[in-house]
Amino acid sequence: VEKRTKTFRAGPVRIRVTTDDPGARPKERLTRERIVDAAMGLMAEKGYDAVSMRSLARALDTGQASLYAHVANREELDQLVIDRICSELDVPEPDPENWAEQLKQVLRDCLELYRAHPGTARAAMGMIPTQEGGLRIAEGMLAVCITGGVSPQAAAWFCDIAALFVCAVAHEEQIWTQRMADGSGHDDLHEFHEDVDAQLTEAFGQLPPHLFPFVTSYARELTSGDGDDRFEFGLDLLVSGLAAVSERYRDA
Amino acid sequence: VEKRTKTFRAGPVRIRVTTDDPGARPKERLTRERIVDAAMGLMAEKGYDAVSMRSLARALDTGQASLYAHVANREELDQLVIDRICSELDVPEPDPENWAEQLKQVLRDCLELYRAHPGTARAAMGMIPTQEGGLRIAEGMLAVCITGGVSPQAAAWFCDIAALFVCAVAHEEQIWTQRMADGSGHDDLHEFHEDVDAQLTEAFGQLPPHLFPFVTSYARELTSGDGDDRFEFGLDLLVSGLAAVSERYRDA
DNA sequence: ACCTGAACACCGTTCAAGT
DNA sequence: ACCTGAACACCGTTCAAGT
Repeated sequence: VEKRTKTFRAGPVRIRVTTDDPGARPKERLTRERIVDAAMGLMAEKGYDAVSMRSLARALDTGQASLYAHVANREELDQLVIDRICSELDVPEPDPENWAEQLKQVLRDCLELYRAHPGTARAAMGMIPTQEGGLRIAEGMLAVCITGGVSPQAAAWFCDIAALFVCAVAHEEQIWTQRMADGSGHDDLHEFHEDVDAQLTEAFGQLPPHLFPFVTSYARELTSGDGDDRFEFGLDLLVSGLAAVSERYRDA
Repeated sequence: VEKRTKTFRAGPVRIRVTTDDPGARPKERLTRERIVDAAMGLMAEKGYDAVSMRSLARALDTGQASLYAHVANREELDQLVIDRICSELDVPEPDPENWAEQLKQVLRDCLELYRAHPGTARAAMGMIPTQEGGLRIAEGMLAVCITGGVSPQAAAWFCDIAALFVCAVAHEEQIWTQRMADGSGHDDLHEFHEDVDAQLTEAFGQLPPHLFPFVTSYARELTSGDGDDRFEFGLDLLVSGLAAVSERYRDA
């Protein structure tokens, strides 16, 4: 049986009442785990902007100040969330014959992860992976590159850029999802994008051709492809680029 | 001679006083131009976070609501700022023999632009260039690619990814600058980064080697290089990648 | 037509006080 | 040791009212 104490106030006077409330289960203690769980729940439901120290406290039925006993600040909270989702990703056993495809697959899995947890990409932007989850992925990608014969310096810098790329793509996608959610009437991201692309193609086509000869001529190419087509192009670009430049950075 | 009217209030009572104030020059009318100027000034001085509709109104000596007569919202303000800095960039006359180097130079110039206007990279993140300034750059890059022989579809998608890359690099740099400004004691970004890199190398080196064999072995590579080294690597990677994949997207 | 004050519904963070 | 209410110093946006 839990005791529940309520304090009322009237001017300088405080009235304190303690009630036995047998229906109320004792509140679960706050932990980092529970805080991160709640943050991910809120993000998944209503996007990054719906998560604040206040909304989080509300969701956990506590005061906002209580959160600060477990996380230093908003930035640390974001780090914990990112680390959590990173730990969900499986890194492959390196196969030297197949490094390029393995690399692509890890990056595809990363994008899936961001997609599975809407709002997280925004939190990950500009974050350096120093937590265990992020390091595991870096370790996996480095292993695939280096056992595949890529020069260490190229491999190291590649991991950075590739992570940036995936995060940025996921972020843009989540911006579009958000934009669709508030306004637009659509409820399917694919359809919505096709609509916007059609309008963009139209708009580009109507620019003055003497000022924008290439944009007007290639309006279709500029707007073509859904997120996956563009992402696959990016993977192809990055991995082919890595193969091409690797040796130039062998002793940098 | 300007008339200045002041309203005082005491409960439901309003007292209005009009004074002739010959010292006061008539307030300049608010325009989009002036608003964008002020926003860029604030960003340059104190970073992206220092710019709010309120601080902006304060800087322009007006009320925050007045801004909304000229810009729809915060998002439009950011777009105007980005468009302004884009218009500062010179795009080259395409030289088909030299497309790869020309492309790199445009991207270097973009980074310089973001650097010259601290805080802007953050505003540009996740923005689709539909304004004139951004379109001019897209046009220039498309022209260099296509006259250089790159397939149109590869060229179009490349512009997207390259812009993303530059913006992300600039954004990360500005995060570090900010982080240095509030705390850390340093006042030179180079020195500060060297310090952080030294600590990171140390930290990576001390991870359990059986869990992180590659990260521990290549700790130096992971943290080596300043912003410019890494950026040049990225340019090399992207442009070499484009040369490699271009033909695969000739009829996509 | 343009500008303004005041309000509305929010932020992140701190701190003295409580249990 | 952990939790809480209340406060501090902010946000973006709207709107009736003023000139």
